Amino acid sequence: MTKLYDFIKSQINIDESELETILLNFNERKIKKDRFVLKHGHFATDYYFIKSGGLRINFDINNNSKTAWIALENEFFTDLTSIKNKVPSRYNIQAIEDTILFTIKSETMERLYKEYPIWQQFGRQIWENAFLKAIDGLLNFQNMNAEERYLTTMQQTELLQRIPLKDLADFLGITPTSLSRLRKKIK
Amino acid sequence: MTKLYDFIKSQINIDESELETILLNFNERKIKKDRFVLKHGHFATDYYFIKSGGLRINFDINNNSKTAWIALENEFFTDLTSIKNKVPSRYNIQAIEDTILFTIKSETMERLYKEYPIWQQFGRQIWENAFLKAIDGLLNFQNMNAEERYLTTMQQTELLQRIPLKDLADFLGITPTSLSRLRKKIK
DNA sequence: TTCATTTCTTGCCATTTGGCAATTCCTTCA
DNA sequence: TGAAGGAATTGCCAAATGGCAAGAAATGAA
Repeated sequence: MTKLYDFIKSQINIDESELETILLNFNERKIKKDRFVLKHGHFATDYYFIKSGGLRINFDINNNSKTAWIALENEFFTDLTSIKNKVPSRYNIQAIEDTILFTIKSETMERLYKEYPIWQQFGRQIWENAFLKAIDGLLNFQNMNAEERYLTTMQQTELLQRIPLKDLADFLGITPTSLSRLRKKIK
Repeated sequence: MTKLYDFIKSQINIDESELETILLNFNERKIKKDRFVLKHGHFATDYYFIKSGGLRINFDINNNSKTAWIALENEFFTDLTSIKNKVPSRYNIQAIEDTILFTIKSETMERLYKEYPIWQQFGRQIWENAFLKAIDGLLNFQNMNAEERYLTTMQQTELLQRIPLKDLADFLGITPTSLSRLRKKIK
């Protein structure tokens, strides 16, 4: 769990012993490429920390499934809406390659939040950061065209270069056809 | 401060006395329509709770100012990037009408977070909710065209109907010209 | 109320993005 | 290793959105 350990340490100043105790509440889960972590219509029950690999978060909209988001190595992820509002998830969450997660039940998270104020701080910071990332994405959509969004996204992480172009197209909010033309034009 | 009081109560289960103490750290600030709350290039120092009125968050991009977001009555708002990273703000924040804020210094927030675990929980929930809202906006951009975004936005709050169309256009990520045509077509 | 300024609308045309179908290219798995 | 199915590209054309400029409408200050 070194990766998770380091990640938490990078976010908060926590006692070694407390951290050890908290880590005991995580479980490792391995997912083969293309297998589902969560299926649309089911209830999200866990938070995931991605040790390696990545997740594709797909969104069902008028009969087809679009990639809404990609979560990668060293990130926390879950369907927070499903957990908070106890509603079935709108998402299909799927491994984009062989992936290792550290998972923790949402009730356990809640308990740890109460038990360890520093963990509550950790939670706050995680969501603050998630918010900033989402706003960044939003501003990109508001102020850039597809080509600019593509170039910006490409810079951000090399893993994005490994996902199928059709998923990337969804992520960018354009059709695979358009993305293909974009790439041709740029090259 | 009834509004703020009620808002906090709606988010967390807090002792009356603690809440009273916490509220003492907020200050009331009145802003006339069109006056600035924060100017681009300055450092954000406060969190705002909007008692009445609303804020336009503008973003300077290649020499003109675009409305990135609108924050309304009963919402918390600040430039979190500026506060967290201690960098000058990229935003101009301006009152869209006569507005009353309850403000609190970011250092005070930090102190209260540490002092009152329940307040840390409040902070976490605020940002969880902000995240969910941002993601919702993001999905709209990914999966809807301008017309659909317009219709969706119009449903959400009647106050949005009170902002100038050019700001609304920015918010929707289109030009005022296009918005005007959209509206004509729909009517 | 009037004038000046800003916002909004509209016409004309350009650019961006999409839809569909045919073809090619890759994967994968038997 | 080769056949099958999905992914990516491309051509042709359509729809959505933008740019610019002119005029109409709304707003605000004196």
